[in-house]
Amino acid sequence: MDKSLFEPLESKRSFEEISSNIKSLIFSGALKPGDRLPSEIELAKQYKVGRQTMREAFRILELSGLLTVQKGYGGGPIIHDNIMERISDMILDAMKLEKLSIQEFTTARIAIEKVILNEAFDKIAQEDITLLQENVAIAKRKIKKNQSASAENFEFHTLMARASKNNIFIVMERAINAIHRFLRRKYSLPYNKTKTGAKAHGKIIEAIIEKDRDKALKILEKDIITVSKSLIPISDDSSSTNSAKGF
Amino acid sequence: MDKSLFEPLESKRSFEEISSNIKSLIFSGALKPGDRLPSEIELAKQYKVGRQTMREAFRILELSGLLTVQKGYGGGPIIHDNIMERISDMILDAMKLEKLSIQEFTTARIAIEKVILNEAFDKIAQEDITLLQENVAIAKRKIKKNQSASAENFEFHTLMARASKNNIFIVMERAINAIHRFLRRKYSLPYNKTKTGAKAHGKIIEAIIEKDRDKALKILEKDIITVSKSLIPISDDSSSTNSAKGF
DNA sequence: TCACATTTGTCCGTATGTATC
DNA sequence: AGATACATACGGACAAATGTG
Repeated sequence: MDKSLFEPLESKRSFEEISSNIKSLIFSGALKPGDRLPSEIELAKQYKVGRQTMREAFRILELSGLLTVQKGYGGGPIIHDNIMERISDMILDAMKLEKLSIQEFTTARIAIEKVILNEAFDKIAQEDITLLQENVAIAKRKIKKNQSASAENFEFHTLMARASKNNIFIVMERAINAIHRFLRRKYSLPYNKTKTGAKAHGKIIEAIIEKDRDKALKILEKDIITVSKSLIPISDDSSSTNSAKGF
Repeated sequence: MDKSLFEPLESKRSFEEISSNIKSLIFSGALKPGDRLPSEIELAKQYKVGRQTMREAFRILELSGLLTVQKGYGGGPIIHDNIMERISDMILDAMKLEKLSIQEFTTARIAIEKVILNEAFDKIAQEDITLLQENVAIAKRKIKKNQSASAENFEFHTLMARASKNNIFIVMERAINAIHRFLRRKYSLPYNKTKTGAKAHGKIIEAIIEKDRDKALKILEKDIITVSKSLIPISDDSSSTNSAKGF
C-alpha cells in the first residue's frame, strides 16, 4: 500500500486555510490581477474568522506575490501578480546566506537559455523573427545615439522564450531576467557591454535564418559569458536596516 | 545619474521593519538556524509593539523560509533554513499561474532533466553514484514485492539534481517534480509504470559509470516520454477545493 | 492519568493613520 | 475642510496544543 496516499493531515492554521483557498481561486482563474477583494473586515465576516486571522492570511498572499494592499479610502486588498519580483528577492536572500553563488546562477543561465534557443529554433515563426529583428534594430539605433540598450538586450531573451511557445520556458526566462536585473542593479560594473550584446543577438538571428543551430547556440553562450563577467561577487556588507544589537 | 540611487522611501509598516530587522540579524550571522527566539509576547514587549504586529512579522519570516513556529510548552519561534524549498514553491506557483498543457510540461521536463543530467555527468562524485544505486535497488525490491516505487522514481531525479552540485538545478528539479505530482493527481492513469522507470534509471547509472554521455541522455529522454504517456487529460472538472462562488 | 505551565492560535473592542471624495 | 472607508496597531481575553511533574 502506498504510504503517500495518506496525506500528512497537517493541522493547518486557519489563516493558512484561508490563504490557500484564495490562492486556489487565483490559480483557477476565478480571481485575476486587478480584482479587488472585499475589505479585511468584510472578508473576515464572510470567512467567519477574526480580523487578525484575515490579516495574517493577507500577509501570506502578499509574500507569495499574489496580492497587494492599499491603505485609505477606496483601498483594500487587490490581486496582483508580483511573483517574479518575490522570487528574485528570495534568490538574493539565498545568495546572501551563501546558499547560491553567481557562478551557479551563470552556469544555470547558460544551460537554460541554450535550451530555450534550441526549442525556439524548432518552433519559431516568421512573426517571431520579425520581432527579434526589430528588437536588435532598436538596440543598435540606441547604441549609435550613445544611449543604453540594456532594456532591449533583456527583451531579446524574452522574445526568444516566447518563440519557444512553451509557458514553462517563458516563466523560467522571466525568473532569470528578474534575477539578472536585480544582480546588475546591485553588483554590476560601472559600464555596460550593451554593444557586444546587440551584435551577438543580430548574429543569432542570422544563424536561425540560416538554420545553423550550432552556430546560434555558440554565439549565445559566448554572449552570456561576456555579460556575466560584468557581475561581481556579492560583498558581505549585510546591507540593510539595522546593526546587530540583539533585539 | 543613476535614478535607482534614490530609493523609494517606502513608508514601511512596522511589522515589516521588525521582520527586516530580524532578517538582517540572520544575514549577519548573529542568528543561526536552530536558535530560539523569545516568545511572541516577550519579543513584542522588547520591540514595544503589540502582539498582532509581532505575529505578522513572524508570518513574513516564515514565508521567507527563515523561521518556523512551534506551538505549546517549550515551543516558540525558531530560526530555520528553509529558503531553497520556499523558492521552488514559488516557482511552482508561477508555473501554476500559467495554464500548462501536458505537452508543454513534457517538452520542458525533457529539456531540463537532460540539462541536469548533462551537468551531473561532469560533476558527479562516487557518493552520488552510490546513492543513485541504492535508490534503484530499493525501487526494484519494492516492485518485486508488488509495491509502488513511485516515491523512489521521483527521488531518483532529485538525487541526480543534487549530483549536479548546482542549487539552481536542485530548485528547478523540485519545481518540476511538484508540477509532475500535481498533474499526476489531476490526470493519472489508474496504475503506474514504475517498473520501466526503475529499469531505465539503472541503465542511466550504468551509462554514467561507462562515461557514455549520449547513451545516458537517450535513456533519460525515453524514460520521461514513457512516463508522460501515463498522463492523459481525463475530464475538465476544473478540480480544486472550491466551487467558484466568490468567497 | 491528572493537573499545570508555557506558548501559539484566535477573537473582540477600540483607537489612530491615511487616502479619496 | 470635513466625512468616509479603508488599513494599521494596541490590549485584553480565552481556546488549543504541547510538554513537565
